Amino acid sequence: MHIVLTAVPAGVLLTTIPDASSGGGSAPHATTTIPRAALAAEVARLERDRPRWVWGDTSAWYPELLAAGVRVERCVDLRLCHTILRGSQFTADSVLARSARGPWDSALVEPRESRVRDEDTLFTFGDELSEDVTAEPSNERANTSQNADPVTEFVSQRAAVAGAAEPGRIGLLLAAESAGALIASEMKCGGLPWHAGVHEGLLESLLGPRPAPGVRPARMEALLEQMRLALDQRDVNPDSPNELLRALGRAGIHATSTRSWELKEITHPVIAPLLEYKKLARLASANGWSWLESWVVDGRFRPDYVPGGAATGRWGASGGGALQLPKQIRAAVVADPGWKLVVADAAQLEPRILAALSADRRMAEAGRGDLYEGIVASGAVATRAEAKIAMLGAMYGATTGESGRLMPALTRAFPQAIAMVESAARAGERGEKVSTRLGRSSQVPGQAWRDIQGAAYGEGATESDTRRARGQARAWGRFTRNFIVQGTAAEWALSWMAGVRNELWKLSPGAFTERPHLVFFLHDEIIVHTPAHLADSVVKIVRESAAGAGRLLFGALPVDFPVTAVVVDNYGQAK
DNA sequence: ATGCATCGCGCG
DNA sequence: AAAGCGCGCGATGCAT
Repeated sequence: MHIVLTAVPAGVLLTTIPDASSGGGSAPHATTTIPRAALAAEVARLERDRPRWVWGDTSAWYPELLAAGVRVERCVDLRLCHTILRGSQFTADSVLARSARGPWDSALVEPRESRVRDEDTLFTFGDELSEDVTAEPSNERANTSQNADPVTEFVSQRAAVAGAAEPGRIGLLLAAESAGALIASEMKCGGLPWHAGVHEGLLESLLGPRPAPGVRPARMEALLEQMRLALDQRDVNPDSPNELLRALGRAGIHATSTRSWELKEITHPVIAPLLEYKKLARLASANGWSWLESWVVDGRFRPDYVPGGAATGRWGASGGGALQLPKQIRAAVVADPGWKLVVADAAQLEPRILAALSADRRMAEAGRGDLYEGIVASGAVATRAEAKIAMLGAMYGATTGESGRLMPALTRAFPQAIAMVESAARAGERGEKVSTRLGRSSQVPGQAWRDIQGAAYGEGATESDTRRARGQARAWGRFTRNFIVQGTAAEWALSWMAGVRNELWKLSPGAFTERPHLVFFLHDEIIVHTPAHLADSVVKIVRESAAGAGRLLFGALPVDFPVTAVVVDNYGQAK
């Protein structure tokens, strides 16, 4: 049973739609209207029948339910599902995908419209998108909720899934994406436990005492003095790349940029203090005292997680750089007294995904234990380090350097897996879409991309036109090559996390934040905050759910998805 | 003052 | 000029 929530002037309209409904979107549905203030209690009451809640946007409905202590088991997030169905090759013939852009095509799917500016922009969006974007640059999200009837949209989505090339897979993807939306709201509600005192202690030991606003921390000031001596210049501003480059030049160091990896290659007494300064400057500005004040409230870090935020289906986040927490400060993530953190990550996830996606049995075999050791044992490469670099090259499309050099050997050892990514790359170079295992498809390149390709074959095309077009085509090919792997890994991770969520809920009674619950997710890694006595059970759940996710996506295919899981008091103790 | 692009670097 | 994938954010510096 589905219950659709619609915001109406009188409050909330609840529309019940039975599962058995065979097509026919015109069949009458049972409806009731309640005041908004009564919503949480009504949802809690109806939740006993385990309906699937259908709403336009989880982030608009669910936080108020959670705040009222109401957790729901499952939902359909129409906005996220619409985005998938609209782009998927599996549902390309559906009415939903073929109709004109509407209110469900939210601003979220074209967040980088402003980047559409000049001819060498790679990641512009498809024709129909960019047209509408330029035609109506105002915020479309604002009128979305008013114009769109969720019941109509839900019926349209069900029809699209029913008529899909792979209804089982696309249905699974929609369920996983929606579960992810629930988890994103729940993670924000629960919050990542953050110990301000530990964080301040780390800052103080690395940077020195907290300085007045606008003043350099003592440790950075001392390093700057060393740099002045090494350069024999009084006036050095390491915070401006331009000025720093000029100062280095005056001292005879002719770098092309001030990137750390380039500076590391240079032998000069200024380099060591400079690199250390840059490291500390980064810490101070990105995760220093002001970060702590802005983002940690009542011992919790609560960023906004953005399901489907990346083109590949990975999550994004906004606020506090949630997905970039430097390892330097992870020790400040501390479990509450009597609680533990279970930190779990999927080992070598992306290469395993590639093995499963391509059904490459030899690569699956290599992944019985440590995948990279297995690749060494297969004879393809000599060392574990080489195996890692070679696999990265295969998934990212490296053509040069050590990675590119190892590719032929890898191709000989695992022809089926490599053929899969090569084929995705070729499709991208032709400007075609590619799809993940469950049916999330890549966007097609924008008009600027096509113009450049066209120009390379038109009359009077110069050699530079051709070279540019080829370079651009290959760049898009690297994107689509990686898309199928990264995107399928994201689907696996969603399934994993959804399984973990379901099982955690069964472990103990009580309010959401009194039970073991997910507090962090980072592409292939999760953190569960749990009462200490349940930690071992959580570890078991995390492992079993990983195996379950593998079966869900790939059936009986013999690809392992091992998880490294540790029970710790703080995040710094993991890895 | 405010907006925007660029650099650089954190994460997977 | 060419480029191994996907992100978010802060500082700087130029443009409006």
